[in-house]
Parts: sequence; structure tokens; C-alpha cells
Amino acid sequence: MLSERRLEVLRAIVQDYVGTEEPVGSKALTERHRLGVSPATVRNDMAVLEDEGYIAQPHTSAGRIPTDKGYRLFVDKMAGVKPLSSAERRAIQNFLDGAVDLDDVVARTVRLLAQLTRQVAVVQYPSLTRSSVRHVELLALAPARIMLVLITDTGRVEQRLIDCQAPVGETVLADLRARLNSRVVGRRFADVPPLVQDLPESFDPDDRPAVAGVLATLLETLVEQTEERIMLGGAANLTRFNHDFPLTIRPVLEALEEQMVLLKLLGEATDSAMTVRIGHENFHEGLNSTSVVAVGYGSGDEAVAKLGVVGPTRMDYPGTMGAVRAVARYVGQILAES
Amino acid sequence: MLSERRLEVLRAIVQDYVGTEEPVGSKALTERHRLGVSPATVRNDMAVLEDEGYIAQPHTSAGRIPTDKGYRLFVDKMAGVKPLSSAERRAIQNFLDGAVDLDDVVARTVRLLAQLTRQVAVVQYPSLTRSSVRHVELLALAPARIMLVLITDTGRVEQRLIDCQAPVGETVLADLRARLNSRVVGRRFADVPPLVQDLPESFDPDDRPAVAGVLATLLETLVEQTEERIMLGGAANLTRFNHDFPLTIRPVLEALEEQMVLLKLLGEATDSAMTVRIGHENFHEGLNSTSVVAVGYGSGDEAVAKLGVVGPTRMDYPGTMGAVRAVARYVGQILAES
DNA sequence: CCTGGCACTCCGCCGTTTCGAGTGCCAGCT
DNA sequence: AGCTGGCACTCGAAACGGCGGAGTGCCAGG
Repeated sequence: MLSERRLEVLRAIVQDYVGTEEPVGSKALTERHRLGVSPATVRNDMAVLEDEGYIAQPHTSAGRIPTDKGYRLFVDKMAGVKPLSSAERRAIQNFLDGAVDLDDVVARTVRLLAQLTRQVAVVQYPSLTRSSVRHVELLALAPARIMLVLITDTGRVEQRLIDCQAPVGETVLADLRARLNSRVVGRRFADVPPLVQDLPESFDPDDRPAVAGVLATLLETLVEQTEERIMLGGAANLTRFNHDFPLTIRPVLEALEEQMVLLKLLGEATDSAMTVRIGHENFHEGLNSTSVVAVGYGSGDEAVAKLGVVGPTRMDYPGTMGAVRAVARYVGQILAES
Repeated sequence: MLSERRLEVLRAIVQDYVGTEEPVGSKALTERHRLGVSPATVRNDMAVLEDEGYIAQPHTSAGRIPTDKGYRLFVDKMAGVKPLSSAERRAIQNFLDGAVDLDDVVARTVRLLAQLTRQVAVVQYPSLTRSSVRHVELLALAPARIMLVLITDTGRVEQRLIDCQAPVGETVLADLRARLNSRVVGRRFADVPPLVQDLPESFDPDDRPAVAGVLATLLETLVEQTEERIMLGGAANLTRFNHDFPLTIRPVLEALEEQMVLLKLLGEATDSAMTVRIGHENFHEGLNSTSVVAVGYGSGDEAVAKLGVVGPTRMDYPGTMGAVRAVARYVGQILAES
């Protein structure tokens, strides 16, 4: 176990390095922080911290920089979540209140997060599997052509075209619509399949193929869209840091363009607790020097999706975590209202 | 007017510079192209081309690079549109055919364009104002709460919530839905407003506020969504070139995040002709060393939106133009089918 | 266990030199 | 008149070398 002062030294190193982006030495540390000890003592502490793997030096006779493990300790033991200023809170509210629909909410959230944290923002659309059905609509676009529209309680709308072999009567359609809605409205998407399985049997044999087709498309939509949608923004912020490492920006950009990678970054866990993944903890080459701060958001207690930011491991964790959490809460409120 | 050979020299310079990304000198030119003259002669031609403003040298005693004006001449007079290989055509078709809905079509198109051209791809969603109404749906989510769903002939779906002061009966809603659809289905969005203006008058006075509310929201949607949506991808390709100018990538990324800038880049013109904007022709600082190749696409003859790519002025214009045009055609086909 | 002192290391900076691709110009040839 | 070979010149890129200084590890003394 590290002594109190050594933890304090680590904290100081992290803070200074985040601020200056340059390796920090023992002398500078004692000058900028009231540690109450001399540089030599700090050097000894640093040697220990390095032995333990919390800090490292890029090369001999240079200052120290925190390792992933060092950041991890900092985040777990020392970093609180810095609350936003009231001005920032008001800005968030004003910015999000103007949204007209779900796309707009997500788009605004991304821009907001990117601006607040000056990093790359990632927002997952409310998940279908974790949402509930608000309404199912069936529209006859042509005699044998139906459009299926799914509306979730989070405001998300999915639509699919269905081609039927034979024309479907309007009354049948209305019947199906009514029965479908009475069974699934208010239910979790994940719970829908067993609820509609026996529906075709209650219809006239002539109509069963069409009914089955509609149901098949419905179920297919639920499954397919497990592959979630994601929006990201603020890529320009990547150039803010890394000014001297244009080499490092490339793999990050590439990783960010892969939906699958992004989803993994946000994490699959359903709980809405805030997660911080630091450097190699992301298990993705190219993101080895980036950290991810993510949190679930939702209209109620449970998270329907996640949002977060991706930035350099040398980020302002308390501030970032504060911004991410605050934005997630406001987005949750907005969704609950709509 | 430039002589035939000087044009040939310019073409050679453009081609070599695009290939090597380095200023090209007179000697290298004569070696790589069968111009039939000596380096000295080429030097004289180069001097003339430089006087005319088609090429420039980064500094004395360096090779020449094309100017914006030089690229412009190249594109206008010398560059054809390189057709894609049949393998590429098949790849496009396979890739786009798997799309399930409009979002998916756009997302796949962006990725496809980015991969084909190895540049940043930009795709505008089918414009509402230039689309037609396929269907208007009104859903009673709660007694005094209506959801308006607009479906366009390009598959785009817009939805809005409407809060009414008083409950609206299902029969009234059905009535309004029917009349609304009979008036506007098949019409251009832009033509809708005058067609629905007198609708409230034909309803019972008690219901008029609700009807008016619905219409207001409908019209508002049409206007608001003139602000088009856009999707872009392939930002990682920015790092492919510019390897030595990490400085130049920043303003480009920033510009690409501004919806308004992107829309201007694609161009407001309604015609579907291909446009090429080179360097300063974009009238946007930060995009002074990028070119935009854009073209309209649509299900029929007329364009409902635009798509294109943004890349360095030193791009392979014939190849890029070929890819952009081909993708636009296939997307048009897909939209027509759905 | 902390501290001041000291020798050592090594990166980053800067001025100098060298190298070579490329140019402009000119005289001569066709 | 237009093309060509030759030649002197320019100027950036890369290689070299010599500091300077921040930072370290270690040690002896409080």
C-alpha cells in the first residue's frame, strides 16, 4: 500500500501532466504544489511509484508521466466528479430544450458533449431491445404493400416495407393493427416475440400469409436493430491534443468509424453506472492512448442507451466525468418529457 | 491560348503530382512521359504556364505544382470521367442491395464512397422540399396527444408530437387523416401549404383548434426540415494525404462538422449535374486546399439530394468523378425500388 | 526518514555544412 | 523561330556536432 504522501505525489503528477502535457519533474512538482517536502524526497517517492508501475519516464533523465495504471488509481481513489457550474447547467438545458425530435436530441447531445469536454463525443440511440412499444402502425401504401412503423417510448421510430403476395383488405389490416397494439403496447421489445406468436391462427386462412409476413418483419426488425445506431462528433478535437503525434490520430479515427468498436467502447453493461476505461483497458489497438468515459441514460431509472466521450488518456477526468454525467441526466429528462 | 504541347505538359504535371505528391521537375517529366522534347524545352513551357498562373513553385529551385487554376483547366479540358471496373460496379450493387431502410441506405452509401475514393464522403438525406408525400399518418398516443408521421416517396420518415388542449375524438382524427391524405398524397412538399389551408373550416368548431394544431405542426415540419440532414464518413482518409501537414487537417475537420458548411459544399443547385469545386472555389477558409466533387441523385430524373466527396486538391479527379457518379446512379436505383 | 549536494545522462535546440534536384539563361544548331 | 545542351546559381533537406539544461540516482549528513 502506498503512503498518503505518495498518493499525493501521484495526484500532483497527474494533474500537472494533464495541464502541461509534458513530463513533470521533481523540482517543478514541489514548486507548483505544497507538498511540504524537498525535491529529493519527491524523487525517492517517484522511484517507488515507478517501481510499482504507476508512472514511467519516456527516457532516462526526463520527467515522469502517469501510466494507465497510474490514471486508474487516480480515477478510483482520488478523483471526484467535478460538478458543473450553474452557467454550464443552464447552457445544457437551453441547448437541449430546443430539440424537435429524437434525431435532433441525439445530434444536439453529441455537439454539446463535444463542446463541453472538448473531446470526441459518442451517443448511442435509445436501444430498441431495452425500450418499450408505444405504438405499432400498419399503413397500406398499395394494395399488396404495407409499411410497418414502430414507435418506442423513447421517441425512436423504425419503419419497414412489406411486400405481400396478395392484396390485404383494409379491414383485415385494421383488425391486425388493433390486436397487435393491444398485445404489445407498453411491453419491452424483448418481450414481444412470444406475445404475438399465435396471432396468425386467429385470422382467416386467406389472410394468414400476410399476417405472418407482417409479424416476420416485425420480429426481424427487433433482432436486426439490436445492432444499434450511434452518432459521434467533435472529431476535430482530436487535433487539439496530439499536436506532435499526427501519427497517432489516424488509428483513432479509423477505430471511431467502426460501429462495432464504438459499441464495445461504450460497453454492453445495462446498468447506468459511469464507466471509465483507460488506455489498454479498451482492448483495442490504436485506442491504447485514449480513454473512454461512458454512462447510461434513460427516461426512467434504467438506462436505454449509453453516451460518453473518447479522449486522450491524459484527460481531465473529474471535469469530463462531471460533464458526461450531467449531460446524461438532462437527456434522460428530455426523453421522459417527450 | 496555350499550345497543344503546353497543355500536355500541364496534364503531365497534374498526373505526376497527384501520383507522387511531390513537386515535379522538368527532367522527371520527360522521363516519365513521352513528350518528345528535351527538359530545356519543358522548362520554357513551364515558365509560360507559371506566368499564366496554372502552376507554381513552392520556392525557387523546386519543382512545380498545379495551382487551383491549373486543376480547373485540367478538369474542364483534359480529364474525362473514368468509368469503374465491372468488379467495382458489382461491389457497389452488392453493398447497397443489403440496405433495409433509408438510414441504412445513406449509411452504406457513405461508407462505400469513402472506401472507393479513399476520401471523405458526404451524403445528403433526400430533401423534404424536393420529395413528394407518400403518406400522412396521425396516431392518438393519448387522448390529447397526437403523433404526426410523414412518409416521403424516398422512404424518409419524419415524426412530430402534438399536444392538444382538448381531447380529440378518434372519428375526428380518422376524418382529418383521410382528408389530409386525399389532398396531399403524391404532392411535392413545397406544394402542400396552399392545399391544406382551408381544412379547418370544414370541421366542427370544437375540433378546429386541434386540426389547426396538426396543420401548424405539419407546415412547421416542412419548413424546419429545409435544414437538411447530412451524413459523412471516411474522416480517417484525411490522414492518408497531408501526412506532413497535421496542421492542415484541423480546419478541415472543423469545417466538416458544420452542417451549414457541408450543405454549401454540396451546392444548392437543384440540377443533378456533377460539380467540381477546387480549392478557393469553395469560398471557405480552411478548405482552401480541398476539392469537392458532388452530384445530385434521385429516384427519377430529378435530384432529391446530393452526395459527394471532399478531398485534397491533389486528387485523382477522373477516378473520383467516376466513383461519385456511379454511386449516385445506384443509390437512385435503390430509392426508386423502395 | 528527510535533505542538500553532486556527478551524470541524454534530449532538444541551433548553427554549420554538404548535397543535389531543379531552375534560368545563353549560345548554338536545325 | 523554335529546340537543345551546357552551365552557373539557388535554396531546401538532411546530416553533423556542439552545447545547455532539466532531470535523475545516489550518498552522506542531519
